[in-house]
Parts: sequence; structure tokens; C-alpha cells
Amino acid sequence: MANEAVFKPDLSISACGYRRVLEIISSKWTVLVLHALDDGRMRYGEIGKRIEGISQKMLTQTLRQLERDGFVKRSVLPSVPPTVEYELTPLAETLMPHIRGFRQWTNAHYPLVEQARRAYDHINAQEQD
Amino acid sequence: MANEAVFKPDLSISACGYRRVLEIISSKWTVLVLHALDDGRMRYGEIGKRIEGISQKMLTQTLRQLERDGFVKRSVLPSVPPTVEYELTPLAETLMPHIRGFRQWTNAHYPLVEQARRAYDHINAQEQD
DNA sequence: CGGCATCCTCGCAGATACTG
DNA sequence: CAGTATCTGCGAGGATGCCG
Repeated sequence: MANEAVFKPDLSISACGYRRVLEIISSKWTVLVLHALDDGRMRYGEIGKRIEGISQKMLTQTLRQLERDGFVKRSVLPSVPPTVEYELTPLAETLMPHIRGFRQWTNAHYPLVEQARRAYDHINAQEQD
Repeated sequence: MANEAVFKPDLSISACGYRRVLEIISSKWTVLVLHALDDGRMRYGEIGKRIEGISQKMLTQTLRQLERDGFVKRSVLPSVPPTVEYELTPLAETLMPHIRGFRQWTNAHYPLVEQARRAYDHINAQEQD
């Protein structure tokens, strides 16, 4: 073990917290749920309808994780049948500008990504011969 | 207008390109590789050293994907032993401000996330009784 | 309605070994 | 040095069924 001393693995990259936060947004559904809730407090079912293809399990799981990490507040209204509403916390609001910015970047630049991909695949296909 | 209906999975969320881009950054290693290359053009091994815990396989795979999507440029210098250098493309440079901003957010707010998590776990543990 | 429990599977990712 | 190739596991995530 220990061949570490000489080469620093760049602490700023391997840094603890950052990796953890990356894991949070890496969950594939988290960012989509955040976007949904960005439109305001809403019910469980409403979130599900807004995110095409998400299963109940993943929606619940994602919401739990977001709640645990302090991004989402869950409110149960004592009614029958039960009404459960979710909303972003102030902490999440501080993150949302970055999330929104990311989506704006996508809208502006995604065509270039597709283009690059086609070019890459094209070249790669030729090498196949 | 076409106030369409039953299926309204919120086009802005289910929208095509955005999901694809989310998948890109969801790969867990991609963002870390982008950060590494943000320090400038560097060799394969250098990137690996900067990202603690990444395997050769995943590093190669991540770099290939980034190259395919137009975020990274790969240059092979005709030397023995082979020298391969990677660098961010102009397209990636337009994305980096968002990536950096995200890391800054983490530095500023991660303690709150940890705090929320502890609070959540604490309450949850009590309910266990 | 808004979950949780269970089962199952498919593919990501790690470990290891080999190569130009 | 900068990769490929192969095997394997394990866990994310889908499907289904039940409950307050």
C-alpha cells in the first residue's frame, strides 16, 4: 500500500464533500425531481406525472434521499385519503440557480454534443472496415 | 393552446437532450475528470493520479465518452513509449463555469447537507423504538 | 392516495491479466 | 505508457403486491 507520499491525488478533487454531493446528483432522477419541485410545492402524484418513466419506487427513494439531505421538505396533511406535499427547502433554493444554469447550457449547446457524437461515430465506423 | 391533456409529463423535464446530458454527468467519474482537465492539457497517467480510486478501465471509458460527446480532445504524440494527452474542447470550456460553480456551492453549503442528514437520521433512529 | 416490502435481473464497475 | 480483454459481483432499479 502506500505509494502515496510522492504524488498528491489533488485534494481538491478527491475532497470528501464534493464526491458526496456528486453522488447526490448522480442518482439520475434527483435533478429531474428538483426541476419539478422548482415549479412550486406539489403532491407526490403530481411529481410522478411530471417525470416521465419514473417508477414509484424510485420516486419515493429519490424524495427520501432529498429529504434526508435537506433539499426537500415533506408535509403530510391529515386528510383522508392522505395528502402528501413536497417542496424545496431554502438550502435547495441556493442550489437551484446552478441546476437551472445547467439546463440552460444544455438548451444552448446540446446540438453541438449531438453533432460531435455523430462525427465521432462516423469516424469510428470507417475504422471498422 | 392545445391544452393537451392527460399525458403532460412536462415536456421541459422529459425533454430529450436534457436527459442525455444528465446521463453524461451522472457517470460519477465524468465530473472529476473534467475538473482534472480544467487544470490544463495533461497525460493519461496524470489524470489517473489526480483522481483517487479510479480504475484504468473507468478512466479510459470516461475519457472515451467525453471525447465522443465533444468535451475532450485526445492527442497521440508519435513517440516511444506512446504519449497521449487530453484537453478540454471549447465546448467543454463553456460548460466548466457551471461545473466550477457547482463545486463552489458544495464548498459553501456541504456542512448544511451533513447537518440535515444527521438531523434526519437522528429523528429516524428515535422512531425505531 | 402515497407509500413500503419483496423478488429478480441486467448492466455498471472493480479486479486482474495481457499487449503494442 | 496507455491502453484492451475477460470474469465476476453487486446493487440500482423495474415489476408486482399489499397496507393505512
